Amino acid sequence: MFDECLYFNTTALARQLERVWADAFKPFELTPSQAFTLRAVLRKPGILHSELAETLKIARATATRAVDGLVARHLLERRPGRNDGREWEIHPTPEAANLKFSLDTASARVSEHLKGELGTDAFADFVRQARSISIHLP
Amino acid sequence: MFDECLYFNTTALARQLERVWADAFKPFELTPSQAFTLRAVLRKPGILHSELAETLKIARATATRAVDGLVARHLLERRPGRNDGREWEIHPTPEAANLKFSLDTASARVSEHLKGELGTDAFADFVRQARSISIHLP
DNA sequence: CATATTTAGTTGCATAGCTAACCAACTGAG
DNA sequence: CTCAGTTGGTTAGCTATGCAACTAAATATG
Repeated sequence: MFDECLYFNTTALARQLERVWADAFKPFELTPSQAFTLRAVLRKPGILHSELAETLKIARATATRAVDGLVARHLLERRPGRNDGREWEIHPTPEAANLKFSLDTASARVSEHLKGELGTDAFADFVRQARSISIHLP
Repeated sequence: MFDECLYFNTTALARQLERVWADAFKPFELTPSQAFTLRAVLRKPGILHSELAETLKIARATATRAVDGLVARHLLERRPGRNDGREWEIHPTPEAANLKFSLDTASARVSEHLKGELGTDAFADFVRQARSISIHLP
Protein backbone atom coordinates (compact mmCIF):
# COMPACT_ATOMS: atom_id res chain seq x y z
CA MET A 1 0.00 0.00 0.00
CA PHE A 2 2.97 2.29 0.62
CA ASP A 3 5.16 0.48 -1.87
CA GLU A 4 6.95 3.58 -3.09
CA CYS A 5 7.43 5.24 0.24
CA LEU A 6 10.99 5.68 1.42
CA TYR A 7 9.98 6.12 5.02
CA PHE A 8 7.68 3.16 5.11
CA ASN A 9 9.96 0.69 3.40
CA THR A 10 13.08 1.74 5.26
CA THR A 11 11.52 1.56 8.69
CA ALA A 12 9.85 -1.77 7.90
CA LEU A 13 13.17 -3.17 6.69
CA ALA A 14 14.90 -1.84 9.79
CA ARG A 15 12.47 -3.71 12.03
CA GLN A 16 13.03 -6.88 10.08
CA LEU A 17 16.80 -6.53 10.28
CA GLU A 18 16.46 -5.93 13.98
CA ARG A 19 15.05 -9.44 14.29
CA VAL A 20 17.76 -10.97 12.13
CA TRP A 21 20.56 -9.39 14.12
CA ALA A 22 18.80 -10.15 17.39
CA ASP A 23 19.03 -13.82 16.50
CA ALA A 24 22.69 -13.45 15.67
CA PHE A 25 23.49 -11.97 19.07
CA LYS A 26 21.13 -14.18 21.04
CA PRO A 27 23.87 -16.66 21.99
CA PHE A 28 25.56 -13.83 23.88
CA GLU A 29 22.31 -12.70 25.46
CA LEU A 30 22.83 -9.30 23.96
CA THR A 31 20.36 -7.25 21.96
CA PRO A 32 21.62 -5.66 18.75
CA SER A 33 21.84 -2.27 20.49
CA GLN A 34 23.86 -3.70 23.31
CA ALA A 35 26.08 -5.64 20.95
CA PHE A 36 26.83 -2.62 18.80
CA THR A 37 27.47 -0.44 21.83
CA LEU A 38 29.88 -3.02 23.12
CA ARG A 39 31.56 -3.44 19.76
CA ALA A 40 32.05 0.31 19.48
CA VAL A 41 33.72 0.44 22.88
CA LEU A 42 35.83 -2.60 22.14
CA ARG A 43 37.12 -0.91 19.02
CA LYS A 44 37.91 2.26 20.92
CA PRO A 45 38.42 1.63 24.62
CA GLY A 46 38.19 4.85 26.58
CA ILE A 47 35.67 6.36 24.18
CA LEU A 48 33.62 9.19 25.67
CA HIS A 49 29.82 9.18 25.84
CA SER A 50 29.50 11.94 23.30
CA GLU A 51 31.77 10.13 20.86
CA LEU A 52 29.86 6.93 21.40
CA ALA A 53 26.57 8.66 20.66
CA GLU A 54 28.04 10.10 17.50
CA THR A 55 29.54 6.79 16.43
CA LEU A 56 26.30 4.90 16.96
CA LYS A 57 24.21 7.79 15.62
CA ILE A 58 21.99 7.88 18.67
CA ALA A 59 21.11 10.67 21.10
CA ARG A 60 23.43 11.17 24.06
CA ALA A 61 20.63 10.22 26.43
CA THR A 62 20.28 6.89 24.67
CA ALA A 63 24.01 6.27 24.93
CA THR A 64 23.81 6.85 28.69
CA ARG A 65 21.17 4.13 29.01
CA ALA A 66 22.98 1.71 26.76
CA VAL A 67 26.16 2.08 28.79
CA ASP A 68 24.21 1.81 32.07
CA GLY A 69 22.90 -1.56 30.99
CA LEU A 70 26.27 -2.94 30.00
CA VAL A 71 27.90 -1.61 33.16
CA ALA A 72 25.22 -3.45 35.14
CA ARG A 73 26.18 -6.60 33.25
CA HIS A 74 29.86 -6.06 34.06
CA LEU A 75 30.79 -5.70 30.43
CA LEU A 76 31.70 -2.02 30.57
CA GLU A 77 33.00 0.35 33.18
CA ARG A 78 33.18 4.13 33.41
CA ARG A 79 36.32 5.96 34.41
CA PRO A 80 36.55 9.71 35.03
CA GLY A 81 37.92 11.67 32.08
CA ARG A 82 41.51 12.78 32.49
CA ASN A 83 41.34 16.41 31.42
CA ASP A 84 37.72 17.36 31.62
CA GLY A 85 35.88 16.60 34.85
CA ARG A 86 32.58 16.28 33.06
CA GLU A 87 33.69 13.51 30.78
CA TRP A 88 33.68 9.77 31.38
CA GLU A 89 35.77 7.24 29.56
CA ILE A 90 34.05 3.97 28.77
CA HIS A 91 36.20 0.86 28.99
CA PRO A 92 35.43 -2.78 28.31
CA THR A 93 35.94 -5.20 31.17
CA PRO A 94 38.19 -8.22 30.60
CA GLU A 95 35.03 -10.28 30.27
CA ALA A 96 33.92 -8.06 27.41
CA ALA A 97 37.31 -8.20 25.77
CA ASN A 98 36.87 -11.95 25.45
CA LEU A 99 33.75 -11.36 23.38
CA LYS A 100 35.29 -8.99 20.86
CA PHE A 101 36.13 -11.54 18.24
CA SER A 102 32.94 -13.56 18.62
CA LEU A 103 30.72 -10.49 18.35
CA ASP A 104 32.41 -9.22 15.25
CA THR A 105 32.22 -12.69 13.80
CA ALA A 106 28.56 -13.13 14.65
CA SER A 107 27.69 -9.93 12.84
CA ALA A 108 29.95 -10.76 9.90
CA ARG A 109 28.33 -14.16 9.57
CA VAL A 110 24.88 -12.63 9.14
CA SER A 111 26.22 -10.16 6.65
CA GLU A 112 27.94 -12.86 4.64
CA HIS A 113 24.84 -14.97 4.66
CA LEU A 114 22.75 -12.11 3.35
CA LYS A 115 25.35 -11.24 0.73
CA GLY A 116 24.92 -14.81 -0.43
CA GLU A 117 21.18 -14.37 -0.76
CA LEU A 118 21.12 -10.87 -2.17
CA GLY A 119 24.36 -10.74 -4.11
CA THR A 120 27.46 -9.05 -2.80
CA ASP A 121 27.13 -6.07 -5.12
CA ALA A 122 23.47 -5.39 -4.43
CA PHE A 123 24.22 -5.61 -0.74
CA ALA A 124 27.13 -3.18 -0.90
CA ASP A 125 25.24 -0.81 -3.19
CA PHE A 126 22.32 -0.67 -0.88
CA VAL A 127 24.46 0.09 2.14
CA ARG A 128 26.32 2.75 0.22
CA GLN A 129 23.07 4.32 -0.88
CA ALA A 130 21.72 4.25 2.65
CA ARG A 131 24.76 6.22 3.81
CA SER A 132 24.45 8.58 0.90
CA ILE A 133 20.80 9.32 1.64
CA SER A 134 21.67 9.72 5.28
CA ILE A 135 24.22 12.44 4.66
CA HIS A 136 21.77 14.34 2.47
CA LEU A 137 19.18 14.47 5.22
CA PRO A 138 18.91 17.20 7.86
CA MET B 1 32.91 2.52 12.26
CA PHE B 2 30.17 0.22 10.97
CA ASP B 3 30.22 1.75 7.52
CA GLU B 4 29.58 -1.49 5.69
CA CYS B 5 26.97 -2.88 8.01
CA LEU B 6 23.50 -3.32 6.57
CA TYR B 7 21.87 -3.42 9.98
CA PHE B 8 23.64 -0.39 11.31
CA ASN B 9 23.14 1.86 8.32
CA THR B 10 19.54 0.86 7.74
CA THR B 11 18.45 1.39 11.32
CA ALA B 12 20.32 4.70 11.53
CA LEU B 13 18.68 5.88 8.33
CA ALA B 14 15.30 4.77 9.61
CA ARG B 15 15.71 6.90 12.71
CA GLN B 16 16.68 9.88 10.60
CA LEU B 17 13.70 9.41 8.30
CA GLU B 18 11.50 9.12 11.35
CA ARG B 19 12.46 12.69 12.21
CA VAL B 20 11.87 13.95 8.68
CA TRP B 21 8.40 12.45 8.46
CA ALA B 22 7.62 13.52 12.01
CA ASP B 23 8.13 17.10 10.86
CA ALA B 24 5.92 16.55 7.87
CA PHE B 25 3.02 15.33 10.02
CA LYS B 26 3.58 17.77 12.85
CA PRO B 27 0.96 20.22 11.55
CA PHE B 28 -1.65 17.49 12.11
CA GLU B 29 -0.27 16.63 15.53
CA LEU B 30 0.23 13.09 14.34
CA THR B 31 3.34 10.97 14.64
CA PRO B 32 4.46 9.08 11.54
CA SER B 33 3.07 5.84 12.99
CA GLN B 34 -0.27 7.42 13.65
CA ALA B 35 -0.34 9.09 10.27
CA PHE B 36 0.42 5.88 8.42
CA THR B 37 -2.11 3.94 10.45
CA LEU B 38 -4.72 6.51 9.62
CA ARG B 39 -3.75 6.60 5.97
CA ALA B 40 -4.05 2.83 5.75
CA VAL B 41 -7.54 2.91 7.23
CA LEU B 42 -8.56 5.81 5.00
CA ARG B 43 -7.53 3.80 1.98
CA LYS B 44 -9.47 0.78 3.15
CA PRO B 45 -12.26 1.70 5.53
CA GLY B 46 -13.47 -1.34 7.44
CA ILE B 47 -10.03 -2.95 7.43
CA LEU B 48 -9.54 -5.57 10.14
CA HIS B 49 -6.80 -5.39 12.76
CA SER B 50 -4.97 -8.35 11.31
CA GLU B 51 -5.02 -6.83 7.83
CA LEU B 52 -3.86 -3.54 9.21
CA ALA B 53 -0.93 -5.19 10.97
CA GLU B 54 0.02 -6.94 7.76
CA THR B 55 -0.32 -3.78 5.69
CA LEU B 56 1.81 -1.75 8.06
CA LYS B 57 4.20 -4.64 8.67
CA ILE B 58 3.87 -4.42 12.41
CA ALA B 59 2.83 -6.94 15.05
CA ARG B 60 -0.87 -7.30 15.79
CA ALA B 61 -0.29 -6.05 19.31
CA THR B 62 1.22 -2.87 17.94
CA ALA B 63 -1.74 -2.38 15.63
CA THR B 64 -4.08 -2.65 18.61
CA ARG B 65 -2.21 0.15 20.36
CA ALA B 66 -2.03 2.35 17.29
CA VAL B 67 -5.78 2.05 16.75
CA ASP B 68 -6.46 2.64 20.45
CA GLY B 69 -4.67 5.98 20.23
CA LEU B 70 -6.54 7.13 17.15
CA VAL B 71 -9.87 6.01 18.56
CA ALA B 72 -9.12 8.10 21.65
CA ARG B 73 -8.50 11.03 19.34
CA HIS B 74 -11.82 10.45 17.58
CA LEU B 75 -10.15 9.75 14.27
CA LEU B 76 -11.03 6.06 14.10
CA GLU B 77 -13.79 3.86 15.40
CA ARG B 78 -14.18 0.11 15.79
CA ARG B 79 -17.25 -1.76 14.63
CA PRO B 80 -17.94 -5.43 15.26
CA GLY B 81 -17.09 -7.69 12.32
CA ARG B 82 -20.09 -8.88 10.38
CA ASN B 83 -19.36 -12.56 9.98
CA ASP B 84 -16.78 -13.37 12.57
CA GLY B 85 -17.51 -12.31 16.13
CA ARG B 86 -13.83 -12.02 16.94
CA GLU B 87 -13.09 -9.47 14.26
CA TRP B 88 -13.37 -5.70 14.41
CA GLU B 89 -13.67 -3.39 11.46
CA ILE B 90 -11.78 -0.15 11.71
CA HIS B 91 -13.44 2.89 10.21
CA PRO B 92 -12.31 6.49 9.88
CA THR B 93 -14.52 9.13 11.48
CA PRO B 94 -15.75 12.01 9.33
CA GLU B 95 -13.10 14.15 10.98
CA ALA B 96 -10.44 11.74 9.74
CA ALA B 97 -11.91 11.64 6.29
CA ASN B 98 -11.26 15.35 6.03
CA LEU B 99 -7.58 14.71 6.56
CA LYS B 100 -7.14 12.09 3.87
CA PHE B 101 -5.96 14.38 1.14
CA SER B 102 -3.74 16.53 3.35
CA LEU B 103 -1.99 13.54 4.86
CA ASP B 104 -1.26 11.95 1.53
CA THR B 105 -0.06 15.30 0.26
CA ALA B 106 2.15 15.94 3.27
CA SER B 107 3.91 12.64 2.76
CA ALA B 108 4.18 13.13 -0.98
CA ARG B 109 5.71 16.55 -0.45
CA VAL B 110 8.54 15.12 1.64
CA SER B 111 9.11 12.40 -0.91
CA GLU B 112 9.20 14.86 -3.76
CA HIS B 113 11.58 17.07 -1.88
CA LEU B 114 13.94 14.19 -1.25
CA LYS B 115 13.70 13.02 -4.83
CA GLY B 116 14.91 16.47 -5.73
CA GLU B 117 17.90 16.14 -3.45
CA LEU B 118 18.77 12.55 -4.17
CA GLY B 119 17.63 12.15 -7.73
CA THR B 120 14.39 10.47 -8.68
CA ASP B 121 16.07 7.33 -9.93
CA ALA B 122 18.35 6.84 -6.96
CA PHE B 123 15.36 7.33 -4.72
CA ALA B 124 13.19 4.80 -6.54
CA ASP B 125 16.06 2.31 -6.82
CA PHE B 126 16.72 2.47 -3.15
CA VAL B 127 13.10 1.90 -2.23
CA ARG B 128 12.88 -0.97 -4.68
CA GLN B 129 16.01 -2.53 -3.21
CA ALA B 130 14.70 -2.12 0.30
CA ARG B 131 11.60 -4.08 -0.66
CA SER B 132 13.66 -6.67 -2.43
CA ILE B 133 15.88 -7.22 0.60
CA SER B 134 12.82 -7.34 2.80
CA ILE B 135 11.22 -10.18 0.89
CA HIS B 136 14.44 -12.17 1.03
CA LEU B 137 14.57 -12.00 4.80
CA PRO B 138 12.90 -14.47 7.16
C1' DC C 1 -22.58 -32.88 19.97
C1' DA C 2 -18.57 -32.32 22.92
C1' DT C 3 -14.09 -31.36 23.24
C1' DA C 4 -9.66 -29.93 21.21
C1' DT C 5 -7.40 -26.82 18.26
C1' DT C 6 -6.91 -22.67 15.87
C1' DT C 7 -7.49 -17.78 15.25
C1' DA C 8 -8.45 -12.46 16.21
C1' DG C 9 -7.59 -9.41 19.21
C1' DT C 10 -5.81 -7.65 23.80
C1' DT C 11 -2.83 -7.14 27.74
C1' DG C 12 1.58 -7.30 30.37
C1' DC C 13 6.11 -6.57 30.29
C1' DA C 14 10.37 -5.20 28.30
C1' DT C 15 13.62 -2.59 25.05
C1' DA C 16 15.27 1.34 22.40
C1' DG C 17 14.71 5.54 20.87
C1' DC C 18 13.64 10.68 21.28
C1' DT C 19 13.23 15.61 23.28
C1' DA C 20 13.32 18.71 27.00
C1' DA C 21 14.90 20.03 31.22
C1' DC C 22 18.39 19.71 34.36
C1' DC C 23 23.22 19.69 36.99
C1' DA C 24 27.93 20.26 37.18
C1' DA C 25 32.10 21.52 35.12
C1' DC C 26 34.51 24.14 31.89
C1' DT C 27 35.46 28.60 29.08
C1' DG C 28 35.63 33.17 27.97
C1' DA C 29 34.59 38.29 28.23
C1' DG C 30 34.84 42.07 30.83
C1' DC D 1 38.44 37.06 39.20
C1' DT D 2 33.71 36.69 38.37
C1' DC D 3 29.71 35.71 36.13
C1' DA D 4 27.44 34.41 31.78
C1' DG D 5 27.31 31.12 28.47
C1' DT D 6 28.49 26.54 26.73
C1' DT D 7 29.14 21.69 27.03
C1' DG D 8 29.11 16.61 28.78
C1' DG D 9 26.29 13.76 30.85
C1' DT D 10 21.95 12.37 33.29
C1' DT D 11 17.05 12.15 34.31
C1' DA D 12 12.04 12.37 33.32
C1' DG D 13 8.54 11.34 30.52
C1' DC D 14 6.87 9.83 26.21
C1' DT D 15 6.29 6.76 21.78
C1' DA D 16 6.76 2.68 19.04
C1' DT D 17 7.87 -1.73 18.85
C1' DG D 18 8.12 -6.78 20.01
C1' DC D 19 7.15 -11.34 22.29
C1' DA D 20 4.53 -14.19 25.30
C1' DA D 21 0.53 -15.20 27.56
C1' DC D 22 -4.21 -14.60 27.71
C1' DT D 23 -9.59 -14.50 26.34
C1' DA D 24 -13.17 -15.42 23.49
C1' DA D 25 -14.95 -16.96 19.25
C1' DA D 26 -14.80 -20.14 15.44
C1' DT D 27 -13.62 -24.54 13.45
C1' DA D 28 -12.46 -29.29 13.27
C1' DT D 29 -12.35 -33.94 14.97
C1' DG D 30 -13.83 -37.94 16.97
